Amino acid sequence: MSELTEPEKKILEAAKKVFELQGYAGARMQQIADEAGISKASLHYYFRSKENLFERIFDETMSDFMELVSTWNDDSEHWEDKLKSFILGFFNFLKTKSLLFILGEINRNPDLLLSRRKKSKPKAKFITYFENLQATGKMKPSNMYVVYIFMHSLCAYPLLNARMFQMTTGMNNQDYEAFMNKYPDTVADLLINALKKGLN
Amino acid sequence: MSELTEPEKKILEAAKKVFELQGYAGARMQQIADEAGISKASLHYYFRSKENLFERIFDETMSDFMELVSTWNDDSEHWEDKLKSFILGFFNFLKTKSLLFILGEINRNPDLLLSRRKKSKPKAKFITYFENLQATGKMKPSNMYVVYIFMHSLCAYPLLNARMFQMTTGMNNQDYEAFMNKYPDTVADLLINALKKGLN
DNA sequence: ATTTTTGTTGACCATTTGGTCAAACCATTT
DNA sequence: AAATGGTTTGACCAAATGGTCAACAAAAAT
Repeated sequence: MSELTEPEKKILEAAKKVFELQGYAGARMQQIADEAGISKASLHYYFRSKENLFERIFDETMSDFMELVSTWNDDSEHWEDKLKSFILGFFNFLKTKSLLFILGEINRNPDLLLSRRKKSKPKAKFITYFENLQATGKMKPSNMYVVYIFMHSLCAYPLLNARMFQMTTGMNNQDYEAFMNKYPDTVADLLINALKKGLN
Repeated sequence: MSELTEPEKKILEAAKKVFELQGYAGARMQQIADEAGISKASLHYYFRSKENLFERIFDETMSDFMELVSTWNDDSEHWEDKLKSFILGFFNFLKTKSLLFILGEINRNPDLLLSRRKKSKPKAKFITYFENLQATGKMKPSNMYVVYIFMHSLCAYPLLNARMFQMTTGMNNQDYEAFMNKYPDTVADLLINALKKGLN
């Protein structure tokens, strides 16, 4: 499975850290080497170029995102429970990923998405699930694209913008963390209520 | 009021463009000079350093954001109308600003917010307005911090993430634009319904 | 008209940065 | 112990980049 050698793993981990914090332009090969505990020459021995290393990190992060979109839990019976557990999982996933890195690089170079577009572009499973439910009259009709975007936005942006929200709300780190702990539940409740009412 | 000379304006406009697209690390003084139609030496004549120029752009953009938060329209009578028109204005404002730039630089250097913290930190007027309405029993109680974050998230993230949403929903530019035209209304409706029901 | 101030730029500089390479290092094989 | 092949690195390089400066041009002040 993982055909990566120990130094390769260390390098990729270090590169991820540096790229995600500094972006492509701001990242320094020396810094990545330091972080990985090796020399810059060794870094180039394992990964030909900065560009090469960046592609690995970017592609991996994008893959994780794309994979998440096609995740759907079939454990529970009611759509309310399904949606709620999906949102909780989605939010926790986002907490571990650096969205800002992806968004920033795509903004700087939109072509990064073009190469991805070839790959399978499955409609998010949770969209098809709800569309089906609505088609069979088991649920009020809603525009699921709106719901999709709402869910993403509500989960992602508070993580992206945490520092500014902290500042404008006057919360300290601890308060904000406590707040964010119950936040995904609030999001789920909002979306469930909206879906029950029908959203267009 | 505006004590900026013509070349200064041109430079700041050019710098804004370049910084917002490339970020601080990726921006090139030569590119800014080219964009402004002057030599790099002239650029340094007007603005001592890259750092200096960056601060101007960053501070100005931050100010605009902070100013917006304290905007509140007292034209209409009902809170529903007030909120709706605020959301529409907020969304249109965000469309003209580069959030990604701000978020990225704050992420890279959180101290950028510390210098700002000194300045007036007024509680968003729309929060105090609703808190007052709820305190006087004219409205069901809601956690206005949640509403505040929801509103920001729903307005900002679809703009930040437009390209990826386009990809995952399969919309082309035209479709997405049309979709985003009626989007703020949908956001307003959602939040109004949530407030009527009470959100916590 | 002459001086002074302000604006403009090509040429140049010091530093940084991605990348290379030959030499050294080390484990395994012969 | 000698040879082999993969690994590591200090020293080095070419290009890029932020910044300077002397010289020149244009405008303002005298």
